[in-house]
Amino acid sequence: MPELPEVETVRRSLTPYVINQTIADVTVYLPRMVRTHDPSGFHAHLVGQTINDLTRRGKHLIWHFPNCLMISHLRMEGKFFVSEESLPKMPHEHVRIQFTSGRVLIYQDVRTFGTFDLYDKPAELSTLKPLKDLGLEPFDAGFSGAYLHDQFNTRKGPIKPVLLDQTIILGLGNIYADEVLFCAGIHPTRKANKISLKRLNNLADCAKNVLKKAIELGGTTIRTYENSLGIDGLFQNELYVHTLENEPCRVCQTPIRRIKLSGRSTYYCKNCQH
DNA sequence: AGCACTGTTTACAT
DNA sequence: TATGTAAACAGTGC
Repeated sequence: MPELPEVETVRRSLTPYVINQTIADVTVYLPRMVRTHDPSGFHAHLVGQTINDLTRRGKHLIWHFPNCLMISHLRMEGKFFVSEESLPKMPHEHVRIQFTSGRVLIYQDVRTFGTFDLYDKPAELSTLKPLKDLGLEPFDAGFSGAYLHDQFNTRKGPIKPVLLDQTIILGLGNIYADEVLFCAGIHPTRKANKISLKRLNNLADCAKNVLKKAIELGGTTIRTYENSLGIDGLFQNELYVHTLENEPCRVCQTPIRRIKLSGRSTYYCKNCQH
């Protein structure tokens, strides 16, 4: 369930349950999910460590320990789940962290794309491999229409796939890219490097506003997805185009269209977006 | 049954 | 370089 608002929702909901918890045991059922260590090395580094903080960069969760960092990514369908008592292994459970308090943190992932990385504490977070090539989040200082104008300079193709490029804008995925483009009135196939600074200023504002609203509503729940604690987000009620093929546009009643761009379904209103 | 589709990212080809 | 495609995988729906 991972675009920036969903990951932020996971971070916020998990935080009170994991901060100051000390790890008693770690079980990795699917070793390839841990990319930096084998299961015994992962276990050895984490047991006895206390979680000091849980932060986020883009769609990555960053778990802070006294002696190391764990960076996890939910990819398509990763979910964390907290239990106050030990449970039998759950379907699609791949990692379990047992705390000394008796509390348990379980990672479930039907498609098994999620990842865990463990690193020694660096001087700069941005030097770590999963984070080093990432662009600016819409909430970062420096994110602006001018920044986008500069970054889009070499991008001759449709803007939609460019919005998904995490080395430029950090945190947008397929849902919010469509919604941000609708908000900005920009057609998804418009060439990125041909969009005026004025329109990119508007796009930058839309990115901030759409993500802010989505975070406030606990993210988007569509299809079978739900957030970490089993509670649905509410932003699906605020969608204007994504998943709404053939539905009348909420603004002008024109049926919403769906096309494919770089292999991803892309929804837009041909009347509102140019 | 078989294919298309899925909130992501990566390697690889052109 | 930039961009498109396939792949990692499992499940759902038509």
